[in-house]
Amino acid sequence: MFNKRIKIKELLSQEPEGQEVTVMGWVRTFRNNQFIALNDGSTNNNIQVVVALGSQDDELLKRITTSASLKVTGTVVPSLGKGQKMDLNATSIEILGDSDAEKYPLQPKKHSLEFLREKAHLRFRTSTFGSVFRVRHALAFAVHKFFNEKRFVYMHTPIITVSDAEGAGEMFKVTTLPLDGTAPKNEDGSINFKEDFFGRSTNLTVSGQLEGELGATAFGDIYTFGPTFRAENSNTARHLAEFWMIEPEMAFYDLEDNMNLAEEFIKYIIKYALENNKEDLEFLAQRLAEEEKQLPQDKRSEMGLLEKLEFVLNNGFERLTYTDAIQILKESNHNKKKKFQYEITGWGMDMQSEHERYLVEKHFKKPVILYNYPAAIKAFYMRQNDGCEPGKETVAAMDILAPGIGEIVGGSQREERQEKLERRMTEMHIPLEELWWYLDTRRFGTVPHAGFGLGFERMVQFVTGMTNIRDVIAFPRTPGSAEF
RNA sequence: UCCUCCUUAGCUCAGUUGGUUAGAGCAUCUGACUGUUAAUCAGAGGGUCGCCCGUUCAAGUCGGGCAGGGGGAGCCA
Repeated sequence: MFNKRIKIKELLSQEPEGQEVTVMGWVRTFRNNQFIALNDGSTNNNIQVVVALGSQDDELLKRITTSASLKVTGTVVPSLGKGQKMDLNATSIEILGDSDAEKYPLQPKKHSLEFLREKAHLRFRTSTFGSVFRVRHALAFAVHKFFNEKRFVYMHTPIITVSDAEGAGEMFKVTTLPLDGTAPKNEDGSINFKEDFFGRSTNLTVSGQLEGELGATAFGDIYTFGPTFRAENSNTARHLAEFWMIEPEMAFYDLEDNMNLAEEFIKYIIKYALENNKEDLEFLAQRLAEEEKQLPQDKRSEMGLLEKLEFVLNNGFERLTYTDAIQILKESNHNKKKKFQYEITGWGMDMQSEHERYLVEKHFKKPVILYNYPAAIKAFYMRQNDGCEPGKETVAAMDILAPGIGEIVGGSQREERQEKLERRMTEMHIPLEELWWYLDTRRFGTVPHAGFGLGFERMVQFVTGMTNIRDVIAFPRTPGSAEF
């Protein structure tokens, strides 16, 4: 059998007592013609392979270059050096794959994140990205673990959709029609999508929510976790054209139940990462601290990464209504000194990210859940609150805002009353015929229900402290960029 | 899409009021050393100064356009 190796993470957890092992991995550095730092991706830590003088052919030693892949067999002994607890004294070294040192772009030194973004196919081999993507995995696994323990059904909603009704953003068109102008046309000159693959116009999904609601009204609780596509021309450190979203949808939930679940969920997956990827998070915390040394004092985080995560675990999220939030903003010194770029015009305004940041980072200094937003600025499916003052109608929506990231969750209790839902859809010019299947849930055994969407990459950003979303997804898709 | 900044060696960056042959550290190569921790020491090679146009006797340096990237904003998760 070829693969009879021990993973380095496992090896490092053992005591060095002369046992013989085989490891395989990639060379991080080769020092002094004698010490190989070998990494296999199972942990950020390397195993130090020691090559005894004269034990190996000179020609072979020359081929031990950065990122060459090796199979090493040897005996594990306590290290004579200071930096590590054990050495692997090599008895045999086999080069599985050479790495031309003149051509290999990554060096054993600090690289900028921007540079590594251009080398996204190799950046997993760096300490930073190794840690980021192991944490990403842990968070993804914890998502499934959390919902499975709560007996939610994992539902795969379609990637290709027809509903253009949600208004969640610009969509990518999916078609097999020719793009050279020869596509079949209608009499009015528009493209005849009846001739297209699906016999109608189709897009990549912007949300699985509407389909998720169909599942929730049968299984009770479901969640989705899949790719989501937005064709928006967004060029920021927190937007992607292709990202992963988690959308739980729960029957027999009101807005408060929804907020409770979202908060419990976020804490659960953070806790899982802290318990299972402590080394990676410690490394990332150190990286972040060093990066922040470059920043002026007032731009640095008040807490270190681990401190921040512990703080989030141990404190309740601040919950307040949109109305109260506007009041706080209005009365803030920040506003009185006219320091907001966008004026606080009063109830009904759509908050700008500077306003949200003020609430989260300056006023409360912890995650904040805002709820009961004005109906006019929110989506059609959100439940209309009863007993509102005329002109101040609200819906049972909630957004969770995280320090440094902004909106990480958006959710609501859904409008389960058919008549009210249809009236609102008509007002907002959403075609009822197209969503006949959605409306059927309100026709046949409708129930109070709620759900939310959590941007997975933003969650990974929050936990890893990476400031650019392009550094927490393997191969980012952004306007003008789809390499790899 | 808007505002703003940046683009000089493989990487990170310096380059004066426009002036002769564009520099440094790291990396690479050659050699030395051999218990190193981004090893160290000596030497060598390595440049279309993002691209195009212009101003000028002369442009890495000044002006315009384009491309790519960073930061911020909008849209949002």
